[in-house]
Amino acid sequence: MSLDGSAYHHGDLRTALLAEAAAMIDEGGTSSVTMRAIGRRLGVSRSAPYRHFADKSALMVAVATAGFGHLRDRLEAVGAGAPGAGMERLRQFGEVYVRFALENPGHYRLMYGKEAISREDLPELREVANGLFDELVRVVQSYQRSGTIKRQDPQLQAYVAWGAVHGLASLLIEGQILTDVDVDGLIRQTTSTLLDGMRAGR
Amino acid sequence: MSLDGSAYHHGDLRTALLAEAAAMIDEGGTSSVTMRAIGRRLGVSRSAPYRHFADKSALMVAVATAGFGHLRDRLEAVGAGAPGAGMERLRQFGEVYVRFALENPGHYRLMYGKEAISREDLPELREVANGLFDELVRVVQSYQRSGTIKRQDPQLQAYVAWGAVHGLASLLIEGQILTDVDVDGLIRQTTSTLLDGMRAGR
DNA sequence: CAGCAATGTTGACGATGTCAACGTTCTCAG
DNA sequence: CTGAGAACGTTGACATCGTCAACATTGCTG
Repeated sequence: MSLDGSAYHHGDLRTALLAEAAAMIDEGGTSSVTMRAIGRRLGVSRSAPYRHFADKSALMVAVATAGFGHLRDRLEAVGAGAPGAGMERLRQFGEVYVRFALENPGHYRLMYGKEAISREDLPELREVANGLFDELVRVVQSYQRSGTIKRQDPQLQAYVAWGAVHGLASLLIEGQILTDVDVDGLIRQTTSTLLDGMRAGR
Repeated sequence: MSLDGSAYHHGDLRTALLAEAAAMIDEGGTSSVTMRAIGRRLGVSRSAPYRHFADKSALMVAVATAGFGHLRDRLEAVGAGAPGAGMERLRQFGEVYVRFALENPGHYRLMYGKEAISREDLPELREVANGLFDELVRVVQSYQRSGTIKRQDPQLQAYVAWGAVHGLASLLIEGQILTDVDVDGLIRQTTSTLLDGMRAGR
């Protein structure tokens, strides 16, 4: 890699493409993302991206995959740090999840939307996504064993919890929530309500 | 309108366009919707749709608007019928909401997504969407007055409730939930958990 | 330093959104 | 009944997009 003026070779175009694609989704939605526009914004020609990704769909899948990696890191950090006991950790998972979506809306939209990602059979994507969900199911099961939350079908319970945080994240990302709303308070109230609803006993 | 063979004039192309667009979104996502493809499927030329909608965005907005109308009708039917008392009605609102999304995924995606709808300033759309939300806030307030649910900021509480059902609807629509899951049970457990979390008392 | 692999660029094609110009049918005043 | 304008539909044309093929430049390796 050369840092001089003549930049026929970009240096790390692949990484730049991933970042630029995510940034463009953040700014104008997935429909504003164009192979040619990405090249333009990075100062390369229109088909330079094809040296790094087979097609547009492959780029999008790569962005989504990177997003899953980042999210996994964040959630694992919560699991490791574990400053709180009991349901406090479950609450932290939820809050970290929503904050990740708010900070990386472009990634998040690709990760959990059908748009822009054509093929149904993307084993690697499904695998990493299911891995995260299975982890949630395990956490739910452990709380059931300790008697903290109701003993219901753990999978359904996990879906309910995921739905709550995903719904909040989606509404925020899609601009459905009035701008003068206290977002931090809303996140906290969502996790509180959810955990109260899951808690065992009266 | 003529029912004979020569169908130079379609009869009710505008309505057909709205239905076909929604159907195509259901089948292949918003990215599969093409002005030319819609015309093709309806047996008209590529620019016939432009006699009824200024551009593609206008068509999408019209689809979304129609969706809000249908959803409003469904929810009003619940309010009128009112077979249950207490929180039972709130639960019915939630279940009807999710079922609407499942039955009209194309409409729903347009209604609550940023994609395919460009302009931020769509007063009519914002108005009807906010109208539905305001109705939810009013319902929440009435339950607060009767002491059924916790007395917190009604707006936040409404957002929490909306987020829960919207999240479940989104996960289902976007194919994020395994196909062997009992959807009806999941819907019921979501509303139960939500209502338990909102319920007043210890 | 020769040559091959990696990386970029330009040319070209079919598909798309959309405007302009034009054809067909419907409706309604006379 | 009829003829003119409105309503509705069609084709031609252009810029943009995704993408492939052919070609150019650079970097690395023997």
